[in-house]
Amino acid sequence: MAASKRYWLFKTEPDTYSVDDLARDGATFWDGVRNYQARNMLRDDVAVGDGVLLYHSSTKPMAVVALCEVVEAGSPDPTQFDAGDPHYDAGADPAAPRWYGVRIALGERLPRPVTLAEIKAEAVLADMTLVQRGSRLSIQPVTAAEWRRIVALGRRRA
DNA sequence: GCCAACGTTGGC
DNA sequence: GCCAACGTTGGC
Repeated sequence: MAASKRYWLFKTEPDTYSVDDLARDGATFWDGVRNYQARNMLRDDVAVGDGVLLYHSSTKPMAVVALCEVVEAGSPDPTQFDAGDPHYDAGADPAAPRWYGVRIALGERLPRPVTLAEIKAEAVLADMTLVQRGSRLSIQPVTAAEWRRIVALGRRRA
């Protein structure tokens, strides 16, 4: 029996990779994550069919901008072995890769981006990792209820 | 641009 | 194994 669908939030700085880039690409391998906690989720927990909230950080406005879907589960991130890549890791061993990524496809852009300020104002969303003090994780689990609320907010008429 | 919070590194 | 120093993240 298949595990039930799970939900995630992926952070990205739009200057580096934005929803526009994803719209252009259709799907992309989510590489460059260099944090062990996030790595573990990408390698072990994120599964095909899971939902991903795409979040733009360090920009104005900071917001969840799109819904995505995982189309390929965790596999070694090739950039760790590429000396020319900014995410190159000299200590990574091809026989035992250190960093992983997944492939995601754009599902839908939210008609109305759900801003960080809006998320903070929602009691239902108060437990999201995103709004915890000092939280810097770029890959975060999201509950089904949180997902539903974000989707509802993002589709609501202005 | 600032700086608090965090994760990692390295000396001991 | 501790912990200070450092580099990075990311909201403000």
